[in-house]
Amino acid sequence: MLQWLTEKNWFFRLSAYRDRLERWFLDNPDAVQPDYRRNEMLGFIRQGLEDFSISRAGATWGIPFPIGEGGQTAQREDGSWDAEAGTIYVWYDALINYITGAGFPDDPDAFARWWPADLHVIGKDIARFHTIYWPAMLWSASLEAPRKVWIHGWLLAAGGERMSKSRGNFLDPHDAVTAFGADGVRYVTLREVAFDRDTEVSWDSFVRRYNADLANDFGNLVNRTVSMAGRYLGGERPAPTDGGSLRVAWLHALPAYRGAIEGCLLHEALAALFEFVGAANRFVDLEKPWELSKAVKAGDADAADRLRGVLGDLVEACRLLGLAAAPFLPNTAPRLLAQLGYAYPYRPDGNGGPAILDELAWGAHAAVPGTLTAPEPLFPRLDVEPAEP
RNA sequence: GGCGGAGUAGCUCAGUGGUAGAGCAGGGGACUCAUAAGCCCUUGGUCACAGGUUCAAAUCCUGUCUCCGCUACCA
Repeated sequence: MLQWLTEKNWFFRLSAYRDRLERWFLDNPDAVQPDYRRNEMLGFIRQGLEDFSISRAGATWGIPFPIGEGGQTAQREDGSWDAEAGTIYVWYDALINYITGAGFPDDPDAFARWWPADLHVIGKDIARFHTIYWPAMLWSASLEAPRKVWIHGWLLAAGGERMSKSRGNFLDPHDAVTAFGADGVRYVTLREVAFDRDTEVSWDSFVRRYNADLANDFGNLVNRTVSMAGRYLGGERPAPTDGGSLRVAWLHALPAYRGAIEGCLLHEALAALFEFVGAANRFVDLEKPWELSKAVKAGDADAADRLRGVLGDLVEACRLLGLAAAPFLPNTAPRLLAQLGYAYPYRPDGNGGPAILDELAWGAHAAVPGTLTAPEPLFPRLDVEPAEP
């Protein structure tokens, strides 16, 4: 049953910003990304922009609109608000929450530091608000638009269908966290899903990805490294060498990782990191520390040096991986570093501590002595696939 | 209706003119430090379909089918 309503609303003059928005898109090709999303928004701008309502009348809830009909404040002398002015449309108020959270207008220093943001990351369903409405609103307040807005896609169910409760084809985040852990969910989601578009996912694809990457490759690499260093060297942390093949592999992996991060292609960033995991695992099988250890016991002095160098390189590889992967595996990173005898240098929220690129230099702490702990699996393998929720 | 994207190995995808690729899954092998993980080798595809251009097409052009995104209109 449709019911026609007539109500008094305030409008934002979006139409006045058409040309400036189009110019902004054209002059700043990176401001809205990926490209095809940018093109969609540009198309919307070019077909013409209409003013849109920013207040609601007669709402029984909501934040009071601050301006009265005559343009004066809608707040009465007793502090109450004139209900006739209406309430603020939530999407208009949302931007106000953003900027006041960043310090506007009472903390100009904080606001100068945090605004405009280097990067807004949003879902594709709210692209128009963040890339058209909000920039125009910000300009109308003499503020700057974000430097870059990245629009990510959705996780789709089998067959490319949108997940929905009514269809029953959704993956329950709580079940996923129970099975994979919070870090595991972060990993499989950001590795399995292309961050610039929609991707089909399934419970099985997550389990396969978790087992193959986190349990078998990464977790096992750390485990075998810590285990061998403890067994062969008594737990004293071996220093990395300066001329090994693992170092060379890292010098290739780090720029690839960094470039993908800066391009917001998080799945490619993780792929670059895990290519290095593979290199480290192959390094183990190539150098065969267990054979070196036997040679050491047989009195081979050269083998002793070699063994320390090989395990030192592997420990260093694990340190670098733990730190580089920390944004994706924030709970695991400190546990990994602890097994290597290193203190995790960042706060739980990721802030504080030294510049990450300094920490990600090969051999950054080569001269620091330390003691490894007993190995403890970071990502237990899921042998039996949990029942699909 | 307009604009745009996609259709390549069982799965997820890369590959924009020069003899089809990766990861995972599957199969085999040699090892043994390790979470029966890791390493090595390997099976597997008329590149949606039909035409065309070219010495040569997954790649360029035309048409068709299917799916998806943005947007509009009809009512």
